[in-house]
Amino acid sequence: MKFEAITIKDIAKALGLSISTVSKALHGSHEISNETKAQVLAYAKQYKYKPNPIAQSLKRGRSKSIGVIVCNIDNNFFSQAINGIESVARQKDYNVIITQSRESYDREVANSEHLSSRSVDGLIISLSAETSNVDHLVRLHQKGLPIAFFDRVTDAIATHQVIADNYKGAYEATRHLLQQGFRRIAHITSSPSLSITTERLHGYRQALEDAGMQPDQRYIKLCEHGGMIQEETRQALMQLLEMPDRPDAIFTASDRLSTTTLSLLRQMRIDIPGQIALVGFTNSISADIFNPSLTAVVQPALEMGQQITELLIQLIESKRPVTTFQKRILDTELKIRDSSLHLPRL
Amino acid sequence: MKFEAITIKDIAKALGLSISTVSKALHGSHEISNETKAQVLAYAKQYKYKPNPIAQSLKRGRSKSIGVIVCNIDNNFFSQAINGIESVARQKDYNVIITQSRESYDREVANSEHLSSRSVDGLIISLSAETSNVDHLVRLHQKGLPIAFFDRVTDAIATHQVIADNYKGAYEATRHLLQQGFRRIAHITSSPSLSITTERLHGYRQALEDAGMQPDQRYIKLCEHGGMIQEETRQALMQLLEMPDRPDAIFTASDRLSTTTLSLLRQMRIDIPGQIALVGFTNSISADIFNPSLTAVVQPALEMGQQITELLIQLIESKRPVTTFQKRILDTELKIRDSSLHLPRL
DNA sequence: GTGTTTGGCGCAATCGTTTTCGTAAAAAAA
DNA sequence: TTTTTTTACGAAAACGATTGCGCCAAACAC
Repeated sequence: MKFEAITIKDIAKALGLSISTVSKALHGSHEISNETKAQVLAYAKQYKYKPNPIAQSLKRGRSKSIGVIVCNIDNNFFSQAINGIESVARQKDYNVIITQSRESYDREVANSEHLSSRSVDGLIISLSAETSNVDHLVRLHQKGLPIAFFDRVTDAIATHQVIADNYKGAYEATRHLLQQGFRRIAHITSSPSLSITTERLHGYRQALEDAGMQPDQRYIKLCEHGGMIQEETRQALMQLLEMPDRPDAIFTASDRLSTTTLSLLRQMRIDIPGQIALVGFTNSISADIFNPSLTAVVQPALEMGQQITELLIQLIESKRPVTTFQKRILDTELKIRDSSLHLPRL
Repeated sequence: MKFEAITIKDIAKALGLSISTVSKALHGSHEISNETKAQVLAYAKQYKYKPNPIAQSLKRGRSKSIGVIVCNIDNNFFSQAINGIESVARQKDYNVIITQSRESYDREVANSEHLSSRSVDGLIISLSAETSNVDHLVRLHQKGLPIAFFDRVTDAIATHQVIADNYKGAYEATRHLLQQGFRRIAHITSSPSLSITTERLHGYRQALEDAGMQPDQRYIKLCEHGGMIQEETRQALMQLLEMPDRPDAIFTASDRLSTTTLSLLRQMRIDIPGQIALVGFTNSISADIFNPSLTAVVQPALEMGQQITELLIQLIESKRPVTTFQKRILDTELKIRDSSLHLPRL
């Protein structure tokens, strides 16, 4: 079964013209008389001629498609970002091919190679939690493939980046907990190799220090798999809960960590925020119907997707090699809800 | 900036062979001596030769990619389904191009035409809420483009379908509410043109009738935009709440309607399930941390995505025209949580 | 009337691959 | 030795579109 479309050759035959004449007519070349142009255009319109993009890609050496690698699409942050990517790409007539690394280094490598061999014109990437080495991307980049990073970025490749203000987001979240009167504030975060981890960790630490407190390493839990493995998150949480001076608040550093932590605490029948308060990075559209509603650091995911796509397309379409790169840092928003309220002591 | 890869021609030149010999060697043709094959293969491996998929597509007339049109990806049902689609597609070496209709008929038409002109080999579709006419798809199908439907299907095109057992899911949800002692059970659902709407409505009605009750049209609210427009859902809900014999339970028919309804009820400070119980179709991974945790009809989204992709690829790769089609109906699961508990009257 | 310009179009190469067909040399059969 | 078969390879067309170049005829200049 296959899909037969009308080609330039069909038009040429039907009108008794040569293939090149038709092609030029369709492109409005001055070499072709208005008469012939009109004739060709009319015929093309009538039979709904659409140039075969595959043939065009082959000829032009560009496929008008961009590849995207994120860890996961069933996560509101990334699905919103993808909405942004798609909207800009479509508007500029690029196709988007989405792939998921599921936080696995191996899948990220496989996807990047697969996409580049599928001749995407460029790549948009948010690194996987397992990725600490970006040689696979360096290779592609050196061969001339435009790459742009968002969210989880690396400085090992000189290119555009779009991130949220992770430092400030984390700082504000932590300061908010401090202002609410919490003192033993734990932080559950992802793999230390991720840019977002270090930035958020930094914001968290700085807020504590600015409040005259000494960040305590025991209160910081790293989850290498970024919440993809629930057991890992559970253990991190258990370690916190079993401490003699157990935290009175937790700041979680990602969407999945936030929902997983909330879910686990509820399963353990731990009252939030009564026994432990919770603030998390999350773009979940349901954060206000969680139990309790979840105080969240919200990233401008849609805008991030839009901007990184614009930057990538600039890179792709640039005639001359680009040598100066942008690092855009977009503002986050702290949405205060019930999970971080300091209840009066009973 | 462009990405230069090694071609078959480069290999030919380097080894002093002809292009066709190299091609045949790479394909293991019997026409080529083992010696030459080994030489070519070694060279190809060393220089990481990858056939240019665009050239292959042009030659073969197939692009090894499939298009997907869903209303939305930031919705756990669809993102899970896409996970299923991707996993099967990737395993069979197909690319997946995902697009969103956002419940708009116009965008669905535009996307389907764009995808077909981008020479996808086939299309997987879940219809938009606004779509009542599928002529745009009929046209493509008649031209020979393989199409397969999941979730929101149509019988206007003879092809494979994969759906959840919407009738049974709705029946069980309604029966559950009845068993809990609720009597005035309302139903908020999507556009009546959608298959899922009629099937779920049917299950809802039948459950009431089997309990000796007469379905009351006033308790059934249709949202043409399937929850994409919050105001529409709000009005439907308000109409229910303002009825003299206001419902004591609501059964919502889709992911977005469920979360929106829950959110609205909470904003109005209506106690769930005390004043109104709630059961919804949803695949939200956070349903158990909602407030209250949400009793849900869960669809096997991943499996649905996998199965429809297998069926589509069968269609694409079939040598002879396929004349018998499958309609697979997968089981749903009712997850009972707090939102539907009948509390003792105070 | 000869020479030059220009308008309008077609030829053919090209992108990278696949595939049919032809052919030279080597091997086998006569 | 001659004929046939086999082996191993190359030439070329094709997929659909783009584009530089060449060509013919009409229009113009002189």
